[in-house]
Amino acid sequence: MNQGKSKQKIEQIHRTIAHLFARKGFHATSMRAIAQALEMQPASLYYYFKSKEEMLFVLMNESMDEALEKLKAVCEADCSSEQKLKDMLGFYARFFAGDQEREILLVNEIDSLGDEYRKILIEKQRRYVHLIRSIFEELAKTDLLKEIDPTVATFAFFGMVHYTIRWYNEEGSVDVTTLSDNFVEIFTRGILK
Amino acid sequence: MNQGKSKQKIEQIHRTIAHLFARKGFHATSMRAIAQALEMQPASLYYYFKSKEEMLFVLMNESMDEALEKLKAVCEADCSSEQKLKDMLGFYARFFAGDQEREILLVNEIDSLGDEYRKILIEKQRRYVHLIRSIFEELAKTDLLKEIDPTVATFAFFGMVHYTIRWYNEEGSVDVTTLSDNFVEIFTRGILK
DNA sequence: CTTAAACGAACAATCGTTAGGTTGTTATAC
DNA sequence: GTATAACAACCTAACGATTGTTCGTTTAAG
Repeated sequence: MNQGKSKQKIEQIHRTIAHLFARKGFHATSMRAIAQALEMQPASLYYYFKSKEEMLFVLMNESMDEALEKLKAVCEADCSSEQKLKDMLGFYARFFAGDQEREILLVNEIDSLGDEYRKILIEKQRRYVHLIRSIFEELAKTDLLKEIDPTVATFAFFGMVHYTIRWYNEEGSVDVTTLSDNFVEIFTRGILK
Repeated sequence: MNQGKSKQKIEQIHRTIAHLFARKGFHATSMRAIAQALEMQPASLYYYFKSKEEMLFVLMNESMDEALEKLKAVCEADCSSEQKLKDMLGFYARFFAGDQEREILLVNEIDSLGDEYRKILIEKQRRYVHLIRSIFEELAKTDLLKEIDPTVATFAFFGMVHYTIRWYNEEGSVDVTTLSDNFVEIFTRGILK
C-alpha cells in the first residue's frame, strides 16, 4: 500500500518548488536554492526527481491535468451555450486567481522545457484551446456571437485571465467573486454602458 | 558629433539581443550565445554594455520610454473620453502586435533586473498605469462606465493586449487592424450580440 | 599618434549532476 | 526475541561544464 515518499512530504516539496519557480523563474532558480528552501542537500532532490527539468514538468503536468478535467466538466454540462460561457469564464477566473503559483508556471515556463516534455504539454494545451473554441462556435451557431474572430476571442480571454497572476492579490480590495463577475461582464458585454 | 558606436551598428546589436532575450528568456541566453549571434567574441560585448543586466535594462528602458511618450500623446489629445479610450486601445493593440520582441521583455523580464534598474522601470510603469486609469476615471465621471472596478478594467485590458505576443503572428490570417478593432469591440461592448 | 572596435585567453564562481556512503525504520528468518 | 536483510531517505564530496566577466593585446581608421 505504502508507495513510499509520503503524499504529504511530496506535496510540500512540490509546493515549495512551485513557489520558487513561480517567483524567480525556472532558470534563475538553482538546485542549491531549492535544496536550501527544503532544508536538504542538493543531491537529495535527485531522490525525488531525476532532473531539474523533470521537476518543472511534473508541476506543470499536474496543473494542466487538473485544469483540463475541470474545464471538461463545464463543457459537458447540460445547459445553454451562453450559460456554459459564463460558467467557463467564472471557473477559469477563479482557477487562476486562486492557486496562482502553479498556474504561473503554465503561462511562463513552457519554453523552459525540453522538446519531449514540451510536446506532451502542448498537446494537452491544444485540447484545452479546442474545448474553449467549441463554446464560441456553439455561440456563433445560435447567432449570439458578434462577428469577432473566434481565435481573437479565445486568446483575448486567455490573456485577460492569465494576466491576473501578475497583479491580482487575493488579500487586496477586490475579492475573487467580484473579479470573476467583472471578467464575465467585460468579456460578454464590455465596459461601457 | 560622432558619438562613436555608430547608430546603425548599435541598433542592430540591440535588435539582435532583444530577439534572443525575447525568444529564449534573459537567464537562458548566455553572453556567448549573444556574441555568436553578433559574430563577435564575448569580450567585445563589454565595449557596448557594462554588464549583461545593463543590456536588458537598456532595451526595456527604450521600449518603455517610447510607449510612455505615445500613450501620453493619446491622453493629452483634445477629444471625448470615449474617443480617447478607443484611440488608446487601438494604439496599444497595434504597439504590441507590431514590434513584439521589445515589448515581450517589458512583460516577461521585469524580475530579471536587479533592484536599482527595476526601480526605475517600476516607476515608469506606475506613471503608465496612472495614465490609463485616468481615462477610465474620466469615463466614469461622464457616467459612461459600468460599475466595474477600474483596477480590474485596467489589467483586464493589459492582459488581453500583452498576451498577444504569445500567440499572434502578423503573417497569419488575422491582420493587425482586425486584431485592434476586435480588441476595442470586445473590451467596450463585449463579444455577445 | 590616437582611439574605436575588436580579439584570445583566462578568471573565479556557479551550474546541474553523480558516485558512494550513512542513517533510521521495517519486514523476514531463525 | 534477536539477528539480518532490505529499503527509504537522506548525506558528503566531488565531477566536468558553463556562467558572467576581466585582462592585456591587436587591428584598422583618421
